[in-house]
Amino acid sequence: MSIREDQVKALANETRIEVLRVLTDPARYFSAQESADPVKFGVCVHLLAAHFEVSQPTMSRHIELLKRAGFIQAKRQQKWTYCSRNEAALTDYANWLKASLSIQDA
Amino acid sequence: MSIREDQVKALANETRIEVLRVLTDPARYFSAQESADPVKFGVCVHLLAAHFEVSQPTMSRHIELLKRAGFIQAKRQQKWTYCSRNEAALTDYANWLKASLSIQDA
DNA sequence: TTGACAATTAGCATATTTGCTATATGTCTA
DNA sequence: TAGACATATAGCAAATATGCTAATTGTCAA
Repeated sequence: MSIREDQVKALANETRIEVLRVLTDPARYFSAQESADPVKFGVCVHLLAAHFEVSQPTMSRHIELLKRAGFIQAKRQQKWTYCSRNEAALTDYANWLKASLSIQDA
Repeated sequence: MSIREDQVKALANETRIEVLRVLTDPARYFSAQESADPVKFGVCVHLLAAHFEVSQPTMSRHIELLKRAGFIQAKRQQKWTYCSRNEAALTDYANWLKASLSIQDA
C-alpha cells in the first residue's frame, strides 16, 4: 500500500475526517485537557475517544491510520500520546490530489 | 449518505481514481472507440472494463459510484453509455476538501 | 512495589466493499 | 422477429473496515 493509498483511505471515514477537523481548533474542543496545552502539544487519545463517543481502542486505531497516512503526528509524553495535525502533509496531499487527477482551479 | 461522503468514498479505490485519470486523455487510451469520438462524447463502459481488465458488471458498478459522486457524467447513446469527467464537480470537491479540513495553500 | 490510568494489541462479530457469474434489459440490424 | 452486442441488475463469495471487549504494556505516584 502506497502512502497515497493510505492517505486516500484515511479520509474515507467520517470519524477520521472529523478528527482532523477538531484538531484545527483544540482550544475549542479540548480546553479540559490539563496535562498539557492542547494547542501547543496536541490532544491525547482518550479525550478524542470521549469527544467522539467511541471506545479508546477504536480511537487508537483511527489515530494509527491517520498517522500512517502522515496526516497527524503523535508524540508520547509521560502516559499520554498527544496528537496534532501535520499541516505540511495535508497540504501536500491536497496538492497531489489536484495534480494527479488534473483538477482545475476554481 | 451525503454527497461529500459519496465523493470521499468514490476516491477510496484505486481503479476509480485511475478511471478519472484515463478520462483526462481519452484520445490516448481509447482511440479504438469507433462508435463515437472518445474525446467529444466520452468512453463507453465496456472499453473501460477492457482497459482495466475487470468484468463489465464490475466496471458498471464503479461507474455508478463515480456518477453518484458527481465526478463523471454518463450519457446513453444508442447501445452505449459514454462516460466523461465532470470537471466542475471535481474542482468543487477539491476546493471543499481543502476548505473543510482547513488545508493551507502550498 | 502496588495501583491507577493512558495507550496499544489481540481477538472477535458485523457491516461494507469488491470482485465474479448469471440473468435481465435496451438497442439495433439482418 | 431473432441475433448480437452494450449495459444494468441480482446474487453470491472473499476481502476489508469498523466497532467492541479483554488483555497487555508503559508510566507514574503513593
